[in-house]
Amino acid sequence: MINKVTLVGRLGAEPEVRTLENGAMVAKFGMATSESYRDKAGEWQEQTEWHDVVVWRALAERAQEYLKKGSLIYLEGKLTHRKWQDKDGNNRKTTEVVGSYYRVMPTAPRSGGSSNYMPSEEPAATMSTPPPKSPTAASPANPPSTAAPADDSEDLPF
Amino acid sequence: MINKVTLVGRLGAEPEVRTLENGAMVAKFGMATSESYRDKAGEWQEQTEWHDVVVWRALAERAQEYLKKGSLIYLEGKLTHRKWQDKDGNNRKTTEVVGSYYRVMPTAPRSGGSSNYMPSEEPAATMSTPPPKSPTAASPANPPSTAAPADDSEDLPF
Amino acid sequence: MINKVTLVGRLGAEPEVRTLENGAMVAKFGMATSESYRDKAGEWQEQTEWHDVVVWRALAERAQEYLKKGSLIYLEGKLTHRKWQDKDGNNRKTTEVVGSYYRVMPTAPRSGGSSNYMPSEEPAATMSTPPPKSPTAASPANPPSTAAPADDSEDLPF
Amino acid sequence: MINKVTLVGRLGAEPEVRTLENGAMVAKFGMATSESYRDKAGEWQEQTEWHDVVVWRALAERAQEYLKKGSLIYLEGKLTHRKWQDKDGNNRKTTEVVGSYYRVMPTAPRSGGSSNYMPSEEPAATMSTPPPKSPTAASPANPPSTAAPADDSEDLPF
DNA sequence: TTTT
DNA sequence: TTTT
Repeated sequence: MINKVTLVGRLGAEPEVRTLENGAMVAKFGMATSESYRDKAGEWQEQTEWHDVVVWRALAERAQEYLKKGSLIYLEGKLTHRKWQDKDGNNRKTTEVVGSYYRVMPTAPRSGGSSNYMPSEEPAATMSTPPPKSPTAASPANPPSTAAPADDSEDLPF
Repeated sequence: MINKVTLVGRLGAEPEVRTLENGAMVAKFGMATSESYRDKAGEWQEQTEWHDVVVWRALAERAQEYLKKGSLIYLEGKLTHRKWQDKDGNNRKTTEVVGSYYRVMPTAPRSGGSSNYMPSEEPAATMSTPPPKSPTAASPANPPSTAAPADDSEDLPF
Repeated sequence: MINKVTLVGRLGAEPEVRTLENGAMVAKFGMATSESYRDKAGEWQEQTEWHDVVVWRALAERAQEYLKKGSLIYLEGKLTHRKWQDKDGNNRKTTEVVGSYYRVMPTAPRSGGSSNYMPSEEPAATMSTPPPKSPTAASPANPPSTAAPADDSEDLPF
Repeated sequence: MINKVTLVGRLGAEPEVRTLENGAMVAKFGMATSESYRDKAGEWQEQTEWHDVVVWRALAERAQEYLKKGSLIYLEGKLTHRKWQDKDGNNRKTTEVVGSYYRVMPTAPRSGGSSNYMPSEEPAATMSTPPPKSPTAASPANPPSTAAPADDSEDLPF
């Protein structure tokens, strides 16, 4: 069975990075993908989807270092859903894309000015070793297994 | 920007098909993708994700005809999120994969017995013409534009 | 069955555009994807693959207009192979990626200078109607295609 | 940059497995993907593409064990091209899909008979550690890869 | 919440 | 809620 998500979009804010008690690092960020279409009136409209993304370990470390608000990235991951209850006892559902690979795309800086363009010296982040499945409490958790692809990238001219 | 989901998994039930007032047909179904992994104790565990899938128009018509409970399908689509309020005024969020293409995989029937195996005579369903954007009421809606690829498949021996 | 290729890379030159006798427009271009890796000596090496890409009809028209030498694009297509004989009667094989969708990425211009940055006003090009499979002579022919992949995971709570 | 191929198709024959002098195991096999389309006369035609696939190391070992002639598999990899000269000094080009992940799909056996259905106990094969890029002779060499696609849409309420 |  |  296959469960794969591929996104090319921008971060809405800096990644939120945390280190769990077990030492595992996690980074979360919102990522926007937009598409344009013409409405019935022939006007161009833009539709934006905001995706919650989570990356672990090495990917999280790199996220902290390389991902910024506004960064345009290529991301692969899987679609996960968790159920939980809020303090009022309501059933809630959270959907997250658990990233297994991402790549910063060369961004077009606003002309002039010192580009904060981050040349992807970082030869792409991939998750090869899945984090340990912590069967412990509070864990809405979710695991690995099917494993993934690899690949990567770069940028500059010719 | 790219927003793509690829799943290979099974339907949990028959698709629910409806025809809207404007004549557009919609089909919804839950789709499971599972992956196995070894837990710390070395035991095999299975983790299943249930995805809400929606397909429109021609894809919906074909879903009604070809997709069954238990069908193994390959599906491509995009990830969409809608916000709404329940009757208690709570903010809710729904995530759906809006399918743009799917393909029934040849399924392994339980040995013996007349297989309800549906040989994919159906040369794959693709959505080429996006449904009209109805900006009207009640519409948690969501639109087209970036459009997609097409392709397909078959099964038989060699 | 699924046959899908996804590339993010740069054009090595302007697309070569032609119009066949039947009026169909075709565009061809080479596209490079590079990846970096460390060799045994620990040195960073870059490995570049050059892919022959072909797009038809509306995609070809748009290619002529929007794709330039050096353009960074996201491309989806399918992998096709053709056999033919050169004038010496040798059997030759040509592999091409027949594009069904592409998207120009905002490119990072070399700092300074007037950016030849082509703001993707072009809301993406897709091929909905595949060109007719012309089994005849000289025909670079071919139809459509689709699909994608797997990945993996992580675990803990939040 | 992204270079990703995704195929769902069947093996034309048993994989050819070899072990190189350096101990690395390689498996090669042809994989067919077919698609149906209507020709101008309205007749259904089937177009089959045969892809050369190579997998390394653990993937090769698993190929030897699990992949059979006729196996239906989901495969991810990257597209590579090599140039070489035949004994007549002609320049030749070989294109191969270097697999980084594959998954055997449950196959529909011809009814009756003991199904050679191979229940994917095999929790999928992935290549995390790419084989060393051996720029040397005889080396069908190469590393890993990734990525995927776009799609589209629908609209109305529910 | 990004970006053009 | 599927499936093995």
